[in-house]
Amino acid sequence: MKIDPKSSADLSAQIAKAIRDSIIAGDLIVDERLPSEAELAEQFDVSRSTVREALKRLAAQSLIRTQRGAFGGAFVNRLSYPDAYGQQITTSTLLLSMNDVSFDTACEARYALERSCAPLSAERRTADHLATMRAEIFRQQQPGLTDEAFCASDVAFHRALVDGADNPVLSYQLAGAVEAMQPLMNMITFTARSREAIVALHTRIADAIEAGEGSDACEGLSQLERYTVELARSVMAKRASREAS
Amino acid sequence: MKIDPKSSADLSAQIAKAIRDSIIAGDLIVDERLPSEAELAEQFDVSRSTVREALKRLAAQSLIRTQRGAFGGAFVNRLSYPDAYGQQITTSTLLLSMNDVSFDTACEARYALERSCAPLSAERRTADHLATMRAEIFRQQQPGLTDEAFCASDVAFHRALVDGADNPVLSYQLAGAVEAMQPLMNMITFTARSREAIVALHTRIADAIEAGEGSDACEGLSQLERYTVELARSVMAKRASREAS
DNA sequence: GACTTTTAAATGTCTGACAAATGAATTCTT
DNA sequence: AAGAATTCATTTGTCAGACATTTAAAAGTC
Repeated sequence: MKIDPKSSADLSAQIAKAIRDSIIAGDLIVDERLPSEAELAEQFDVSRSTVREALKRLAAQSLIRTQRGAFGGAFVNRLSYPDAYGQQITTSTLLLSMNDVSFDTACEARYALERSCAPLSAERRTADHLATMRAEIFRQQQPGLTDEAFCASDVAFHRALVDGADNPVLSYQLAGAVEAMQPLMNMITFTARSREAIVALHTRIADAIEAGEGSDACEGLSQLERYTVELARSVMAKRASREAS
Repeated sequence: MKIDPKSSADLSAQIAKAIRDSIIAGDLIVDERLPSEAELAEQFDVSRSTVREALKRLAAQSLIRTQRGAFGGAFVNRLSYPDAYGQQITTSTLLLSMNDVSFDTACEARYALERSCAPLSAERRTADHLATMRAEIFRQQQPGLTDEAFCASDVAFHRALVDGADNPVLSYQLAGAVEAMQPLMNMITFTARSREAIVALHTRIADAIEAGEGSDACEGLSQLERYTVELARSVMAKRASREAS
């Protein structure tokens, strides 16, 4: 594990990269303890503060965890699904919010990905997944529900659909796509009529999943996508005309 | 922007979280300059080193960039697609390598996601995307190609297919799924016969994309998935029997 | 043997210093 | 006066050393 003394990059960034590469290459395995900060400082011939900055970089990516006290130190972290979910969601959310991605583009991506889960979910979903979907549909019909709560329930519904595919890698990939859409969805005001339409489509999708009809579920998702895009468009138009007046 | 003095978490982690939340909430906008390290240290009532560790955490997530010199400082970074790709790939690769995800599971996720792009790609792909796909198929037929180069070409082929959908959000999501599979794919030895079969399927997929037949491309991808899983299984079996002897 | 105390090792934090970079302001040159 | 060179202030990058805090092992005590 060496760093290039000629490089112009920050030492802490170089050290972080060296350690990160070792982890990715498998030279450092999960739960292995890194040398102490003092030892690393000596190895890389830098000060302890520089080593610490490098370690904080790795900690930010959940690549290591640290523990204080004797026999503590920095340990290679097993990247858990929840950790990966979290980073995926943060990255996706920022990507959407900072790059003026259009609602249509984000929506298209989300529903395309979700359709890829539908056939698997129709085949494998457990009673639990189905029950969650039904429960969220029920919740969505409650009159007092705020728009935010409606959106959150929407996410939970789709989440159950995705998780029904029983493929953790798919669930992880989809987490970003579905959750990152929520801020965009929250900008929409859901009228009683639009909620009714969405609930009807959700019901249709849940029915298809229950019946094991993947292609039917896909069709329902496509209709939901079209309806959502339409809804967003009319909300934007209304907002624009209100601002013009 | 405040931190909780009662929290047991590291100060630098708390400060990083506070700033990160401000960025996500939009209180700090792209290219906005953060206060200098000395000012932040005063604001949060901590030392400069602690602030620096917090900033390094944010830099590791590409949330900020720093510039030295007068009028330098830390600036909120626009999370670019390449940055997001990179993080996505790192995270996905580690997730797969550290959690003994089975080849079948990863493969299923990858091809399910890819099939979600196929119909869009069949509709929208440019001549460029198609040319890339054809060129990679040609490359895959060269006899001297190493297994690694074959895999890399495979990734490039699928990448072109995905990019043909002309949806950057989809491309970003898929980057992780496709690239993270490469280490797993690299474990497979490709015989002349298996390469031939893969090239035939790639050709079929490219033909379908060229003809605008999305469902045909999906069918080709499904066959490719089945073939890949089969191939991996036989390679593993062969390896197991060799080790037993 | 069970409980308490000590101790050593490690990370977390602080202070103060200097190096290096960088753009603005200033001074010098022509 | 215009342009070039220099100075200067500001900010990040790095270093050294100190102390606080946490933690588990080791030693001591009953």
